[in-house]
Amino acid sequence: MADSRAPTAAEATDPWTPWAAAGRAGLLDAARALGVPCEPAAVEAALEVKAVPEHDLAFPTHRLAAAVHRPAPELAAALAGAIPPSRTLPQVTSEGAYVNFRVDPVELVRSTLGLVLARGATYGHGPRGTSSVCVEHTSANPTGPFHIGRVRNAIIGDTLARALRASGAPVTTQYYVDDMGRQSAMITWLWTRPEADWPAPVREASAGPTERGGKADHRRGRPYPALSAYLKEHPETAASVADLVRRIETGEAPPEHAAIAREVLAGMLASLARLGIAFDEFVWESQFVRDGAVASVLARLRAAPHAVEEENGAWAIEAGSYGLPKESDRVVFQRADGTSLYVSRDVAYHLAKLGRYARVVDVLGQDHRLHARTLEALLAELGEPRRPEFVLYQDITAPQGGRMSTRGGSAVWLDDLLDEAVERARGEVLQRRNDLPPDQVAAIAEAVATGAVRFHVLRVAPEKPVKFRWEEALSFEGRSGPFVQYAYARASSVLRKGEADRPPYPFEPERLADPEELALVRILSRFPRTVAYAARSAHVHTLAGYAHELADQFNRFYHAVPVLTGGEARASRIALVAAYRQTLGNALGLLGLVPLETM
RNA sequence: GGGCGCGUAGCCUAGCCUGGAUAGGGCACCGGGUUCCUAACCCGGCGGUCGAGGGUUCAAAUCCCUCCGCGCCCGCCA
Repeated sequence: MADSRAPTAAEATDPWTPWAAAGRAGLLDAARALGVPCEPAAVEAALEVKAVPEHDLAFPTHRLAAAVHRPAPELAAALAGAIPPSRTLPQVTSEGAYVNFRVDPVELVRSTLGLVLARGATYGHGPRGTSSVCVEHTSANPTGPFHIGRVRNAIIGDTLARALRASGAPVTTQYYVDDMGRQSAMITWLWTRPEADWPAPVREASAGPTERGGKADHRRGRPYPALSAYLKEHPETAASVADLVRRIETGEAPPEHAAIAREVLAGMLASLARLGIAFDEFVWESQFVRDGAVASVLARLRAAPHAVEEENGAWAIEAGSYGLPKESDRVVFQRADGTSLYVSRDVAYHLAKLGRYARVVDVLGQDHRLHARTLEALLAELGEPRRPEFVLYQDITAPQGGRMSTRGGSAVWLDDLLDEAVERARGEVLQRRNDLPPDQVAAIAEAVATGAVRFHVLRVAPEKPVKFRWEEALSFEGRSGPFVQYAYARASSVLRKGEADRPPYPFEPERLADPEELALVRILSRFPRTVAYAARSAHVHTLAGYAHELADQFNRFYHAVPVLTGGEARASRIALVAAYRQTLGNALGLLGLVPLETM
């Protein structure tokens, strides 16, 4: 009697919930009637929501058949025969070893479109939860412009935060700003003295006109590679920088230090803002030194079970038991001079996060894998039972292979990529449209360009290694951001011309019976499951795949079925287009792509 | 050397967690489509020993083992 259950919160968000419940109930009843022992959990796990016309729900009977020593096809046929067709699931058949259910397409259309149009911008979102999540991502040192190798972190992290929010969790995004290390000290070391006093090679490398109107990340970061190279050859200068590092840790940093870091960071954030990426909070590493948290961590670690003092006064944890590589069976957490290391400060940061949030997620390049393990080992050593969750991605490598390096000239600046993308996008717009004012052309070009870049990063699973190639990153066709945005703009145009660009959208579900219409509805119906999976698994690339699949099917529908000249079906088709545009718009929102009304 | 990740058509990629029906897409290439809601589109074709081998299973791209190739990491750096 699945039909008479009270709807749950999930039912109000996922159109498939009632059907899946009915399918499970039917299978369990049939198994009982046939005397086949069958665990509800087993049915729940095996029953698949396929949402394809041939079998909306499918149940493979192989496992069950093996348990009762009967041939699977025979069991499938028996089960299918024992499940009476209902209004909810009017067709139950067996095919080979499968029991297949088909839903009434009219009901599928009715409930899906009804749900999408009723929920609007929240279609696909889960029930509001209270379990807070902190997502830390990007966290690049404020020492110069973003390059492409790093931007994958920001795009994945931002999208994950969006997906988690949609799933119902209260999310806080954090950017951890490293203002304590040698790298930010180098920038301060340079910019707190007159350029005339800079080492000659560094001065020469920074000569010439200021780039990008003096954008701080480019201006302040320009001498960085030259200084880095210079320090390798000149120990006396390196010692001077090292002295600055120590002064920063002991709170004697020059007053300009924080201001310079802030200025560079602002430049970097301006680039990210073009991609729709912003942060709720910035956490400065120095804060944990200032407020005593680091000192407390060091003291607790020195008293920890596996703490050892080295001959020269440094302190370490014997970490062999934590599964770390044999070579690093000791994790040094305090230098001989008593100062802290990055990982110790990171422990203080993570203790603060774990105290404040139910879930702590860190988006990290896989080159930080060992650091993550070390961090876990130190948390364990402190008796902290909770752990952050790590989302690891592979760095994007240079076109000729190898890591993108600022020094080797193989780095591609994010700003250059975006500018090039905008230039190409403008060309594409002007090729098709001569009726738009320049500012609208510019706005479309910017949205298309940033959409292309975001989608290009998001279409691939994070653990996959990616080589940066201009032609691929700037693709506007096929499986791309602009393809999806275009399919949104088309729907917008239809609704505009139909003078139906606002609700309500009355529809008669039985009028939407074309295979292309039903295929579109089926994809719409899967959106809530897709969002939930992306948030749960952190596999945000599945959202990109979904958006492309949805847009692709809309294009097929669009070519096959006239909407505005649809006669009796016109209103219902307009409703379908509206539901589609709503869903795709919601998906674009999760992906961080700008939905364009026209392009 | 050890650890982690990756290997699917000429190129890129989904599916791998949780084994299940004919391995889905895209680019490129070939052939079609616009008196009709935007052709950044659609339709058709071409192209696959799922790195190799073994194992588990009624069933393996998916799980296990071995090997090969590529990338990253193995600091009292961050």
